[in-house]
Amino acid sequence: MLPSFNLCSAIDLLLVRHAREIEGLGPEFSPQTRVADERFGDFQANGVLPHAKKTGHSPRELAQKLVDAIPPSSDWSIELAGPGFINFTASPEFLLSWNLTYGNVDTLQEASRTEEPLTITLDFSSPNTAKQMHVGHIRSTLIGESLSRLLAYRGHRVIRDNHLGDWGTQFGILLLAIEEEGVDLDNLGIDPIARLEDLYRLGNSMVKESDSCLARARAKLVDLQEGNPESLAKWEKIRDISMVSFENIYSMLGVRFDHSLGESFYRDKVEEVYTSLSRHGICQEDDGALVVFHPEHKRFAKQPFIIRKSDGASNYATTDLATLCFRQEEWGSQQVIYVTDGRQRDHFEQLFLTAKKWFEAEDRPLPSLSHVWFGTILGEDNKAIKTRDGQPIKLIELLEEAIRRASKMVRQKNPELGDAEVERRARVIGLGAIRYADLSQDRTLDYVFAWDKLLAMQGNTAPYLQYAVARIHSIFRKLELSPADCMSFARPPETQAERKLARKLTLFPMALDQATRELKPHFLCTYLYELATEFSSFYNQDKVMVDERETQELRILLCSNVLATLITGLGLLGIETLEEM
RNA sequence: GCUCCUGUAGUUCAAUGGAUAGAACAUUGGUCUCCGGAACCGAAGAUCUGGGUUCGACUCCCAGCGGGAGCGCCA
Repeated sequence: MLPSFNLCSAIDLLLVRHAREIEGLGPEFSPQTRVADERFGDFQANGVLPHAKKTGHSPRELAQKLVDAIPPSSDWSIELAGPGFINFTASPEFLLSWNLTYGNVDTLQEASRTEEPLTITLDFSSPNTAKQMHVGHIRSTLIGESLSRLLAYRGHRVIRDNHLGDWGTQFGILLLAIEEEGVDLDNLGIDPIARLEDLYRLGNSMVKESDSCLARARAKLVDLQEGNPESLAKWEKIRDISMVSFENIYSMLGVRFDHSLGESFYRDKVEEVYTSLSRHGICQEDDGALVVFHPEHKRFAKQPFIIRKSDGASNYATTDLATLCFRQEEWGSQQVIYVTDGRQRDHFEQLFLTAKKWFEAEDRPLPSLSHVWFGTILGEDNKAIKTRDGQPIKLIELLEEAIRRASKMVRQKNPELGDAEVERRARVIGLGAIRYADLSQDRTLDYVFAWDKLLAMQGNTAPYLQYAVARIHSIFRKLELSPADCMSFARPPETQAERKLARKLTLFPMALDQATRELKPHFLCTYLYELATEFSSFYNQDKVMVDERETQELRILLCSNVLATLITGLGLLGIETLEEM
């Protein structure tokens, strides 16, 4: 029989099955199997302790009964420890068998597929047109891309939608500045997007200084939203210019979207939101605006969700409702995931509450809604890096600096390399470093922007993982073998390094599960780093190229599996690898 | 004022209520007859404070202190 892919779930099932017949455990028992500290075994089940407490049994006795009920197997040794932990240690033969079964990129993916694929829309990146992307946009883009890859890898139908901010107040401000300066949008100079941003900044300061300018900017927005052809033509040009600069960054980062339906796409769908919500009595007029209150909520009973401003214009609450409706109706989305800054948590909570009532009233299936929020990138002053004042770091500059630094290192270590190859490797290494730096920490934490942190290339970084990959490739080159070659003579792991590495490889499914379940890529990062560390230790302790065939085949198998796992895992983070670096 | 997030080595980060809190950087001592030193092995160093719940708390609850965010027409 083939070993199970996810050993944690397999042990859990085994325990549940045998607990049924045991008095004091029964069908309610939850084993709580998890990866164990290596000192105690490979997996541990803690569930007996709390369960025994509830049913008034002795935890150790109960755990002993459970252990006794499990028929002995050559796969695991099972022992009771401490107050009632059950520890499982895999046999070397079992570790070998698992590694022979789930080694390459294809078997890993096949085994990782969910049995219940969903249609999931991911809403991420979502920059505002007319502004350049700055470091503040990096998180949504990278986290969203990684989650898209993760969910698609598990077999879900993923729809990536870049919900551009292309219809908001900033256009009123921008159009005002364009008019005031008499700017020709067809002749913006060599860096059109930067020019637009300057204009925006100018408009912004005008609006701040004078109420009449503010009124004019608002009028311009209403004008645009009502479809004035002249305004629309300008708006389209601005949008096109912006898209070119966005695409440049996306292609660098290997980010792609299935759709880029910005807020403007929903401009003729907002009317229906007003009428429908009004018809169902979900919204009400208040101070001239159309708002939604949630009386059952301690805060949103008084804090309104404004869906139409008093000047008649829509806002992002309106478009978000219309967008959700569209995603459900047109794309059949069963889940929608929004990847945005944590400061928007109130907005999304209100959006979800409103959507629930609205969809119920319309008798329409409500997709499950998740707000995947992340912490703010802070400046030196511990305040959010902002576009409006000061000098935010442009995203393109950050990416180019990363490549520049990587390029220096590559050249230093490989003086004989041509420029094109240096550049190719530098992109993989530099951009990988940035990605890993961002994705490897819990997304909900804020962090202070620091070049050296985002661009670190030693220690727990992408280049360290890429280095492990390159070393393995190097071994295969020397052996004149392919990682895909069958290693049927491999013996079971014996040395400590072999065993630890073989074990670590079996933990990939759990890391994947956790990252997908919590929509947090850093769990995958942690696992991959630990795997690479185990590999490096192994590499230093046990030589792969040895005379004894069985030993060499095992070690080649381990190398091959580490390679497949690292390439797969890094790929899910959006990080590429190299055969030589 | 109300609500939410947050506080772990010098620094940056980990740790689904489980056993002796893991790493990286920096500091420091080793490893080069080595399949790539962007490496490996070792040392030192931490849970804001005070209560509580629990067999067991970085984790849950309460209070305090510190940091940050959101709270009516920005997104």
